[in-house]
Amino acid sequence: MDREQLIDEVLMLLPALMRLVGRPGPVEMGEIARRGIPVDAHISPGHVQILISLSRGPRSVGQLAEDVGVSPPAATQLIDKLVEHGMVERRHDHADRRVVLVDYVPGMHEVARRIMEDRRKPIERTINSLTDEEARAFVKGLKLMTEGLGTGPVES
Amino acid sequence: MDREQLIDEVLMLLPALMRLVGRPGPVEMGEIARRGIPVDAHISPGHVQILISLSRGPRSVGQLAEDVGVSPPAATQLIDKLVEHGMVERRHDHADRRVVLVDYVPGMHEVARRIMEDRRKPIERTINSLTDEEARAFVKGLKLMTEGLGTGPVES
DNA sequence: GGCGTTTAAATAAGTGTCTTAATGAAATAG
DNA sequence: CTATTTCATTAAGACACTTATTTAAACGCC
Repeated sequence: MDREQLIDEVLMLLPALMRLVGRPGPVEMGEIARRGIPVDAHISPGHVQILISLSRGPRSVGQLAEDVGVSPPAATQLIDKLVEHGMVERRHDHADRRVVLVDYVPGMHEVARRIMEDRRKPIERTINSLTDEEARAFVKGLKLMTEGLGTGPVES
Repeated sequence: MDREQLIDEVLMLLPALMRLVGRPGPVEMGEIARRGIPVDAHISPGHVQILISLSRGPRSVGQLAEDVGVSPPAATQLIDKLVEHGMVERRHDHADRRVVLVDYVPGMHEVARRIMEDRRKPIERTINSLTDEEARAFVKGLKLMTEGLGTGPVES
C-alpha cells in the first residue's frame, strides 16, 4: 500500500481540520440561551478542554495550562472568559495562597456537560461511522501524532 | 468497547493537535537558509497547503482559497508571504485578466519540495508506527472528521 | 459602443488565540 | 529576615483568520 499517498493526504487534511476545530460551534449558544443563562458565549476548543479537565475536580491554573497544552497566561485568559460567563469560579488554595483553584460554579456542572455534548457530537458521529477497530486505530494515530509533534520534529 | 471514552479522548486531543500543527516547525528555516535564500521564513501549515496545491500546476487565488479551505482574502495573504519569500509568483491569466495565477518561481520547485518534506516528517513517523490497516483507518477517520465538521454540526 | 451587473482579487478593519517578558504576591531557604 | 523561587496575572505583540468594501476586468444586452 502506498503510505506516501496517505501521508500526503494527512498533510493536506490536518490544517483544514485544524481550522474547522477552531471554529466556535454555533450550537453551544443555543444550548446556553435555552437555559436562560446570560451568555452570548463563544466557547472555543480551549474552553471545552478546560471544562473537561475540571470534570475530574478542581484544578490550579498551572495544572490547567499543562492539561490544555498552553502557556499559563493563555490559561488565565481562557479561565477569564469562563468566569465571565459564570461557568467556573476562582478561589485561593488554603494551603498555598499563591495557587488559584478553578472549579465549576455550583450548578454549572450540568450546563458544562451540555456544552461539551455539543462539541462531542461531530466527533461522536465520526467515531460511530467507524468499526471498533478503526475507531481504536484512529485514536491511536491521533495520540501518536500529537505526541510526535509535541516532542518537536526530530532530526533524522 | 467504550466509544464514549474514545470520544472524550479525541475531544481533548484535537485542540492540542490543532495547536501543535499550527506551530511553525523550526526545521524549515534551516532548510531555506541552507540554500542561501534571503528568508527568515515562517512557513505555516497554510503555506504548505498552498505549496502542495501548486505542485499540481498553477492555480488561481480563488482555487487556492478553496483548496486550502479559507476565504479569498486569507489566501491572498498566504500568497503574499510566499511571494515575499520568493517562492511563488503571480501572473495574470491571459484569457481573463481578472484572475491571478499563482505558480512556483522557476527553480523553487525543489525548495518547496524540501519544505514540504520537513512538514511531512512527523506525519511520516506517525504513519510508520502504525500497521497498514491502522494507517488506513486513521486517515479514514481524519477524513470523516474533517468532512463532518465542514458540513457544520448537524442537529439531531 | 456604452452601461449595468457579475466576478476575481486585494485592501481595510476587526477578532480571537496564542506567545514572551515583566510584575506582584506568597512561600521557602539559609 | 532577607533573597530566591514559584504561581498567577498583566502587558505587549505576532498571526491567522473573518466580513465588508473597493478596484478592475469581463459579460450581457440594447
